[in-house]
Amino acid sequence: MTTPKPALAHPMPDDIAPIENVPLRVQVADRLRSAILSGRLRPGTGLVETALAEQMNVSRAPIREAIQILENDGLVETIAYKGKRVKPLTAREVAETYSLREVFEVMAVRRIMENGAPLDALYQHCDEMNAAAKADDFAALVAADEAFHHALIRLADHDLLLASWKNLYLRIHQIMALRNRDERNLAEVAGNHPPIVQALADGDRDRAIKLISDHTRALAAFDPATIVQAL
Amino acid sequence: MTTPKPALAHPMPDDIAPIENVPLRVQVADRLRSAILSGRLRPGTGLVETALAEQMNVSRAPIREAIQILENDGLVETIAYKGKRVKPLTAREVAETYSLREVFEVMAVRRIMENGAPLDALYQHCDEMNAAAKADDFAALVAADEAFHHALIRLADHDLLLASWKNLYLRIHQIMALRNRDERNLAEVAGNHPPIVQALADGDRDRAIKLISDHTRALAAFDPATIVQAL
DNA sequence: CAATTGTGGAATGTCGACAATTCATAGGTG
DNA sequence: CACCTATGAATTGTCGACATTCCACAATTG
Repeated sequence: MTTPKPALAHPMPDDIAPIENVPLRVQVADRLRSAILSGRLRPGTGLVETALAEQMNVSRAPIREAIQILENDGLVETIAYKGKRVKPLTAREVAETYSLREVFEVMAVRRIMENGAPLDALYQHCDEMNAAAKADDFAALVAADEAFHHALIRLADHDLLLASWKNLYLRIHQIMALRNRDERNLAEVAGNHPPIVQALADGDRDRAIKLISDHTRALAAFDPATIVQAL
Repeated sequence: MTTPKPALAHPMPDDIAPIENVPLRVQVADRLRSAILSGRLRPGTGLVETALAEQMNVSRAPIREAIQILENDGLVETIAYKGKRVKPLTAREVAETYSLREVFEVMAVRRIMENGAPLDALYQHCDEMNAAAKADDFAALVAADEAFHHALIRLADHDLLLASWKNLYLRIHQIMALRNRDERNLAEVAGNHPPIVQALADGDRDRAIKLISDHTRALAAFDPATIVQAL
């Protein structure tokens, strides 16, 4: 049973990946999502099926289904027979998004403390953040920060939590894109994370929870007017 | 400004409600959802578009969109070019659903303690539960229980939490339908709730959190084989 | 002139037909 | 006999056309 599936006489080289067949609706959804998350498509923008179909050279069916996918992501809303638009972002929604994220991350910390997951990935992302801060590379810092939190949630070993967190994080991407470039000190952001890992390593549950809680709350601190103006 | 919109010469009687225009996809989605949540469509059942279209006398377009809606609800999954089916329910998913629900309800309790929401609705639903237990009416008890928890989440005044909880509760409906009829003592279930309200009224945060936490955990206690067998 | 009623455009909603893909199965080939 | 290859049925993916609905604004009516 060393070869569960009998190999071909002349196996394909590994680096020739199979051509993945991506349905049009997914391609369309990806492009639209990326446009929304990057802020190019701002909240309130109307999404007209016929216009998008013509622009992207596909029929309306995949456009409709793509928009429905984005609706599931919570990025688009539909008003029957009237139109679809990028969901407006109110200050309240932004606050709710961050507060729910806080609850998710606290839950992850609790579970990590219970199941004793290895923390290697967290240390690694901390290093990446430090390097980015040193290089004054804002984009790299943001990426490493997301990787850190993503890893934290993954370590909780809870698929439903992970899916919910990912969905929530879509909106956070959007919010960050619409927000004025953060004035925060890069080194400070990077420095916030190692204590969390340390508390986890120490098995100090309450401290870990307090740190992750404070940290996510700090991320939510911003001027709501920035978002409102984006409508 | 007593009449913001000028009234008609002869205003319509109140009991003539506007005719709601429900798109076919929504009707289809509602019917399928209800079938899934009631357990008539069991996990793993294949959903073939052409068959459903013929059966419901509509074209495939609304069927496809309805299925996508259910996918958003997390009740259906799609495998490209292969088919769609009612999402299988693993014991792990059931456990994750309940544990996430616990986190949501604890979050709600925390927020209620902070914003001092009125607890009238909760008292009322407790009464309903007691009445149902006395009448040995299982369905009424389940309905009142859901109403209690729904009210609890609503009092938290957090739209995103409410939406997430509702979505999660869909799966709980499905699980309860697949589960063997509960052997639990009706009076015991009803009796679990008033202490929670009391702790909220007393402003005793930790006790309220512990009670809601224990309560939702108790609801999750069941024989996983019941679900697995349902696949 | 105010309120109601008609009308046209724009958008979504629905349909039936065709294309593309997958899997299973039967048949070929060394 | 083991492995490849072709065929076909079943299913989803995509398309273009038509139907329905809504909104805004003009036309009408008292």
